Parts: sequence; structure tokens; C-alpha cells
Amino acid sequence: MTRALPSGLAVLPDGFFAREAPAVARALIGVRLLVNGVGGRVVETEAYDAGDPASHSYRGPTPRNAPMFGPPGHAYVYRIYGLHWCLNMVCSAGPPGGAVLIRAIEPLDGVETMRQRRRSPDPRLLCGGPGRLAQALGVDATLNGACLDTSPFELFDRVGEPIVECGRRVGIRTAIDTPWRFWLEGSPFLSRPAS
DNA sequence: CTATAGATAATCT
DNA sequence: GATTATCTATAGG
Repeated sequence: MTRALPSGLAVLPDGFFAREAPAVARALIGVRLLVNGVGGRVVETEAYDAGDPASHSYRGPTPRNAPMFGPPGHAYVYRIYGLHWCLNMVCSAGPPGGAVLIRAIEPLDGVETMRQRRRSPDPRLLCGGPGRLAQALGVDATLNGACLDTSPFELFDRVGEPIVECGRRVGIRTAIDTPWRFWLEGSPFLSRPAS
């Protein structure tokens, strides 16, 4: 079921996640993300950090958010609204507590698997939205804290420089004016239209 | 288009 | 004990 990736793809450079969350969130746009060979191109992200009232890390370490206070380059997976999973990537430049929420990807690899998991033929509804994306890639609590350098994760750097736009984050009640949502300009696979 | 059910853990009062 | 949470699907107008 693994299929050949286009040649010339390189893994992410060392230290990719050892930066401020907004820098990582921007740099992740266009990156190829696979989980067990299923995934595609990241087109939408959001940044959170410990100084951010909207972040899970804002009030300090807890059992749930423990991965956010661990080393960069690991996954933070949590359940939201009692029923959906959300995939975050831990990052920081010194002080811990940063993470990037993966909100949408363009389905490219293992699309048939995604369709079965999601039970939807519409490619825009496969990975558009953090809960949908997690379901399509098979992400759940078992991956919480997992290292992003190793199986089942694969991350490949983007080839060119994508045009990245930014704006308000989605679904939060506080700090709504912090423009830490990033997306690929013009992508039809966003969780909602550009704002 | 708007409204609301859905199911659970963490956090708050 | 109550409320809320980085959301999605579906029913109804």
C-alpha cells in the first residue's frame, strides 16, 4: 500500500522544531506529512505557546499537556469536545510550552485508506479540519508523545517556497486577535475559507 | 443557511 | 459538582 513518493524529497533539517511556534507553524506549510504512509501536504496550521491564553500550556504542565513541556519534535494528541482527536507538533526555542496544531492537509498519499476511515468521497472533507485529519490519518491517543522522526511518522521538507498567509485562529475564545493561523494561499483544502 | 446533538476529560467554582 | 473544550455531522428552515 506504500506508494513511491516523488524523488528529491528530503527529511526535515535538524532543529526544525527548535523555534518559536509561529515560525514552525509557517515553516510547516507545504511539508509532506505521513502517518503509516497515509497523508499529504500540510496546508493549514495554528501556533500556540505558553504565553498564550488560548494555549493548553498557558496554565503550566498538567497530565494532559505533558508532551507540550517535553522535547521539541514530538506529537501532542488530545481529545476535543469529547469525541475528536487533534494532532499537534511540539516545538520551542528554549522555554517549553509551544506547539503547532495541524488543521488541514491536502490528501496525496493513501487516499483510499482515508476514504474508508472517513467514509466520505469528497476530498475536501477528508483532511479539512483537525478532527477530520486525525481520523483520516489514523491519529489517536496512542501517538501522544511519539517522536516525529520515527515510525509511523514521516515528514519531508517542502520543495519550493509556498505563499503563506496568516490570520485569526479558529475555535478559540481568548486571544482571538493573535494572527497565528497560517495557510497555503489559494488552497482548496482548508478547513474554512481564508479570512 | 442556522441550530444542535454528540461523549469525555480537564479545569474551574 | 458544573462547565468547557484548538470540532463534526446532520437535521431542519
